[in-house]
Amino acid sequence: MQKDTLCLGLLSLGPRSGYEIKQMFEGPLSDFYSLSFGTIYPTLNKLQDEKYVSCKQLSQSKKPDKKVYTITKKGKDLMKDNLLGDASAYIRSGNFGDQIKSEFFLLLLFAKYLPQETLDTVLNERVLFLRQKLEQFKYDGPVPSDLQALRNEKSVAFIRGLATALIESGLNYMEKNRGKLN
Amino acid sequence: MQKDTLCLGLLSLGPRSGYEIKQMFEGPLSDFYSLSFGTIYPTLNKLQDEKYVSCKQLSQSKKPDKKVYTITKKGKDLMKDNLLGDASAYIRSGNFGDQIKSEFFLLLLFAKYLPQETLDTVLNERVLFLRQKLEQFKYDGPVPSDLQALRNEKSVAFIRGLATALIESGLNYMEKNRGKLN
DNA sequence: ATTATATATATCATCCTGATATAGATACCC
DNA sequence: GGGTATCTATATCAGGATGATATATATAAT
Repeated sequence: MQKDTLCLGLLSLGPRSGYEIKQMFEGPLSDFYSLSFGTIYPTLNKLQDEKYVSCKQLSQSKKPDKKVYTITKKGKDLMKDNLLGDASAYIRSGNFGDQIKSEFFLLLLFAKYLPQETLDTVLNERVLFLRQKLEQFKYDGPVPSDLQALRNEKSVAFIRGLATALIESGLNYMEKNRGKLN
Repeated sequence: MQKDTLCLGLLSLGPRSGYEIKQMFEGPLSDFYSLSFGTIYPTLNKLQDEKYVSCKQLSQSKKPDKKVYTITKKGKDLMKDNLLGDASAYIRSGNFGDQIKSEFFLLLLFAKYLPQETLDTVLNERVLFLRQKLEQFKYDGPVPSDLQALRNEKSVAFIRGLATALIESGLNYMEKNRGKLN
């Protein structure tokens, strides 16, 4: 999916600044996709130039000004068109996997070259990390208003449930089988 | 993990060509990490210049020549040093997650903008893909000789078991809950 | 004879990331 | 008060990885 479509998609959930879009990638979307500031800001400027989004400078008390972008009708049309094209391309491509770069699995792969103590720490930290993730995906309390729209999506409920199931089975496996690494 | 260390690590399993390293990333490692030709070939040349690997030109019948790289003592030392440094960096970084870019999850996220039929196809293809993956991870028969070393690693048994558990729980969840997307 | 496919190496433009710069504002501490 | 650290916020850019492309040999298919 191209960055334009992705940014438009996130703005379709409600007006946001570039910084807030980045926060979504660092937070609730971090396990699925990410874009850097160096991509987000130029993309928003381009989308604004081409009238796919409008921009309001917003003064805030206690914080610097921010530029809040709102998706336009033209932007929504482009987004829907592009999403349809992306879905078709995904289907046609025959490549249904995700692009993953996992430092953790590489360290596991070469575990025999690591001191037992180091490997133990790596595994312990990973387990703690996954337990935290699990809490986050299960958490059902109030969220910041700009994330509420995300939370309300039907698809997000499905995704959170899936993530929960995956993490639980992963943790379960690791607890029962980490002895195999020794 | 830097590309040098990763290539050395793969060569530590046995001599290989750049093309064969790429095949590992396309095959058994595809769910964990990947490097492109544009990274692999220059890396191997650099490692050879600095005597971390040696290179033999190999004539093959029925195939073009290939350059088979073998890790040297110096290379193994560097690899072990770097792996230790990478593990320490991983622990110190506080970032224990993986870097993921998932077209599938983005399409799910924006599912409400897709026709039901398109979404169905996306999900069906993903399920078929995961079933194939599952077969691959479970498969215990003979493998090409250059992949046997990988298969023999203790850590690989652990990783394959983990991948199997994850995929099974993911498939199970999707079968039971895909109605939630409608 | 031509097209397609697989093996094999190499290079390069394009694009993205990670780092850095800048800046306003708050908060803590001595 | 002054120093430092942190958070919010936007922007830019060097460096590096990817995806595409080029080249070449050999087999298989049409």
